[in-house]
Amino acid sequence: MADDRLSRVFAALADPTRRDIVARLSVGDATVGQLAEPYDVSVQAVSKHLKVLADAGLVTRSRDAQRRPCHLEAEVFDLMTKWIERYRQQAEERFRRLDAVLADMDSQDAPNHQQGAAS
Amino acid sequence: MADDRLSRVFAALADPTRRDIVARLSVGDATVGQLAEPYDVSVQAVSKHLKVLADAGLVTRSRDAQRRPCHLEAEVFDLMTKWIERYRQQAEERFRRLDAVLADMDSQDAPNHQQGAAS
DNA sequence: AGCCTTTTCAACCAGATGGTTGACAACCCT
DNA sequence: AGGGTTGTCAACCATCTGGTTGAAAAGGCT
Repeated sequence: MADDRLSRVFAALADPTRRDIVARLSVGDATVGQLAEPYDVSVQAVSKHLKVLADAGLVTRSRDAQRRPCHLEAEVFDLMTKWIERYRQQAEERFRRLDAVLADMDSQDAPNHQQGAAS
Repeated sequence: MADDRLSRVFAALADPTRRDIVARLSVGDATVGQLAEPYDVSVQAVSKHLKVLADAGLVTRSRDAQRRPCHLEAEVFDLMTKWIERYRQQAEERFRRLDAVLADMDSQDAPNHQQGAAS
């Protein structure tokens, strides 16, 4: 489903376990085993979570003997932040305009009525 | 699954159709029918999408006769932004420290400026 | 009242998701 | 070479998801 980048990033972070993994990786790299240790699920399940995070580009894995250290790729956050900020600002801009309209109506409810721009 | 607030918000935005709905609502309120019009799916499907967005707190619906105008609640974005910024900054802080360590090592075993640390 | 519009509810279906267990690949250490 | 560690692959299962269709609720218009 929805295999574009942004969708994968949001979907990856929709799971609390995966968000917790991201939180822990923000402190420092860790292996699959280390990441799995605190959770009450199998190592395989955590391995799957890491695949989801990797497919979303949030995590990269390198190699150290049998171990696969996981590393957080923080730049991907920008993708989300940009999307969020874009529409938040658009919404705020709209509120600003609405406020202006209300203020305008308020200031001239007595004089004459008109529609459209001018001034 | 994962019914906490943040999970619902991320999950809601993991769908491209729902992100598009949010984008359009950032321009102005709209009814279910208006929102459904551009998409190639049934009105019922869009109604479901709006329920998901509403459950996540991203959208509120009021009443206007049979119509249910939908309104974007932009404050919820803050929840995501806070989470994202927290771990992005933590990761960046870590890089800063790593840079400091590398610089320190560099200055200790190579007093003259040579990049590409050895040994 | 009767009809049309707008939206939701209910049942259903195919495919994704998160979990499990078992096997095995890859790699270290004697 | 053999045994322990670390991680992934494969098959399976229950549940969630996004879509469908059909029916019905809620309300306006003649």
